[in-house]
Amino acid sequence: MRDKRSKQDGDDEPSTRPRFLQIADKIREKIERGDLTVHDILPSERSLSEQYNVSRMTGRRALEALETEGLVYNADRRGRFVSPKRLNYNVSNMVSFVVNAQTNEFDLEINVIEAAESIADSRLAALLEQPEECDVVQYTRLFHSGNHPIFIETEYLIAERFPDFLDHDLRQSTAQILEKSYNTSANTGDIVIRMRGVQAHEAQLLNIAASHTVIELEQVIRDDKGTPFCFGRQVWRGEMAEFSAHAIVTR
Amino acid sequence: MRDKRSKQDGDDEPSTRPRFLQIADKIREKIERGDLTVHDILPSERSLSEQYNVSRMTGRRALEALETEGLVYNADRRGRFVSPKRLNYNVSNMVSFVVNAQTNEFDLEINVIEAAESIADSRLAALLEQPEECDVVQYTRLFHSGNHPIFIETEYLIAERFPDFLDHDLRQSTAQILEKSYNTSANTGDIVIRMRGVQAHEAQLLNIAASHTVIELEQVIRDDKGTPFCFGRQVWRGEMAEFSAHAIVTR
DNA sequence: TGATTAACCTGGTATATACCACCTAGGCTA
DNA sequence: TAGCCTAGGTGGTATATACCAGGTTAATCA
Repeated sequence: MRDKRSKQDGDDEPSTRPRFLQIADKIREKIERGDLTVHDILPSERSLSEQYNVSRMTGRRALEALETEGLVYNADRRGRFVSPKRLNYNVSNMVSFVVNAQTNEFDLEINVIEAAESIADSRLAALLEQPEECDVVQYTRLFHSGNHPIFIETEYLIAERFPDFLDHDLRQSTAQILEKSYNTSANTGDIVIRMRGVQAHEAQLLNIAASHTVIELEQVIRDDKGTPFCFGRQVWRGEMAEFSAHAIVTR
Repeated sequence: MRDKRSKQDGDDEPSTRPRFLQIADKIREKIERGDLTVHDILPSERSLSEQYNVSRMTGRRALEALETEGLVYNADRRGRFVSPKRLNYNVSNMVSFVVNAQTNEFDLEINVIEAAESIADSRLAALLEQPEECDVVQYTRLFHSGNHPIFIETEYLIAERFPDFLDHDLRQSTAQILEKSYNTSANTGDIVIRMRGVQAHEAQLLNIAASHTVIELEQVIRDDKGTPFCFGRQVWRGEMAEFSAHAIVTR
């Protein structure tokens, strides 16, 4: 298609920087300048390869680079689009996250993926400070904003303490349910945040490629007596997550 | 090299799962079983392609998938190796992080990349609650464990408050310097954690590919009067990071 | 009008090839 | 012995090609 570029054809300055990153840079600039804005469609792999006179695989790598950066998302076989802004999650404010998000510029929608009673495995039982194989209520929900998935949350509650919990409508803040119907509210939490590879079923729900990366947030939530009553795990699209906290140094 | 696989050749159950992920799965199992342990070398792209009778690009994709997962790291042109365990960073414990890490199983080493006096830009000045263009002391350090880079930290201190700061040896906990020489210690911090694309110079220091992803942690550190005196930014290899916090719900 | 279909678009996977830059180890030379 | 150098290994980039699977859309048919 085109001859091998050699050093002397004075087109670019950093001829060391790979071609696919140069192309990614140009697209990134367009996004930062505002030529392309949130949810706008990007050029396809094939059109990029024509435009820059490279092979499709090179155009693809440029787009993939922007994708792993999080600037761009990919709706399976429809094209690639500019990602929306991040959502800020304040870890000191667990209770009212859904309420906050709904009253702010984001309006979060919730899909209930699964809701069932089950039995705690040993790790879960230990975290909840319960005997092994105790009954738990578990539900998984997908949080999204206008069809754009943001994170998956799975929560486990001690069944005994929250009878008939699953009769409630789970498309709302569960903190509100707990407070109104069971007079229980979160007081402290132990939180862990890490980055890890996505699992196949998560990738499907979050609409990302199976070889991508997510942010996992796990928390044990305690009441005002310090007794744990909930374990939660959130799996975020990395580019949609931003966690803030106010730390007080312990000595 | 090999004929196109069709549905009827009963070799695998999930013939839908891409070949490169199947290969990645097998390697992942080896790591989880312990056949391969920390810092062991993995098969090369070329040897994988022979072993599984696929093209080099397919073997490569398998290894790259494990790399973005964080299970595997890549030492430029030497090969791919099994990643070490994560380091846990307790955000409520900022002061003594270096001390902690050095006394635990990890022994962290520090390289000073840069140390200089400079002038705060508007964002930094605002974060430090100082007038614009105030003098700051800034230094960048690379934290690693036995040649394995873990994170980069850049800190900015108000110069006026910490005279001759750069005369100290920066290959130690700066919290200790601040406490011993300036009678200042961290009391609270405002922290933000996010995942983002790595920048070229960071990628070089962290020894990762330019199209990868990192965890960024930014914090404004305040003394016991609530006055900010330090702004810090850490850029972590995602697979090496794990952040924990104890949250107290604010209402 | 409403449903079906077909053409065309998108990205997903996979092969085969080529050349480059860099690292390492082993052998050779001074 | 100390240093250099080369051969072979590794990943990095890039092209060209092929076919598949799913989404979109517009033409077609009942």
